[in-house]
Amino acid sequence: MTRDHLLSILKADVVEAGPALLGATLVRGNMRARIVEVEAYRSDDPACHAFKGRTTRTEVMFGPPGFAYVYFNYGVHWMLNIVAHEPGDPAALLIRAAEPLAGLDEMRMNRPGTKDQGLLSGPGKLAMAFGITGADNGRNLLPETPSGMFLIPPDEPVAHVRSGLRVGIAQGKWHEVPWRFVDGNAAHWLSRPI
DNA sequence: GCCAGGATCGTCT
DNA sequence: GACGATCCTGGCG
Repeated sequence: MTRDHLLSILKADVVEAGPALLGATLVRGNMRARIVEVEAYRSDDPACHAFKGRTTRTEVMFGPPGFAYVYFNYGVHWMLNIVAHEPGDPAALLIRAAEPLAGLDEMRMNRPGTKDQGLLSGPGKLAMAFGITGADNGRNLLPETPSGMFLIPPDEPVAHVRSGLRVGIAQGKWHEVPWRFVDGNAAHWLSRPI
């Protein structure tokens, strides 16, 4: 049921799926966090890794929705994306920030020396706090497995969605499209103001 | 408080 | 061989 709800969100165009995914809960073990910031990427978008076509790296994005696309960035950070659209039509939502709800102790262990406000306030930070690595690439995030990582759909749609320019996108790569979506009532937990 | 710079490596040209 | 869907630190004020 929750699985169907998530699928219906993720099968829509990512530009609509992005706002709809806000408020969903990311779960891993005892850790829970409410997603408050995402960015949309799709195949007609030069900033999307799959824009140039199917490669080993982007393979997961060409698969079914609800799977994790995890990649390594700047030689330093892992990034968690949720695959969207039907198979063969690559798209993904980059999870950029979340509000910690439970399992804070484990998050703090994974990110020592950080104030709680900074635990999940950026895609690299969120991945580190949740222990997400390349080993998680291609995982199905729909089944609620006790030991694994999965998503719970939002109880209700986020009331005040705000949108803005995506972060770190160069000129000529559709940097002007407002495909960064945040919960307008969660300013405290964002990676940066919008 | 702000900003410049470095870390570090997989992926694609 | 260049370049990132980033984060943190240190210098300066």
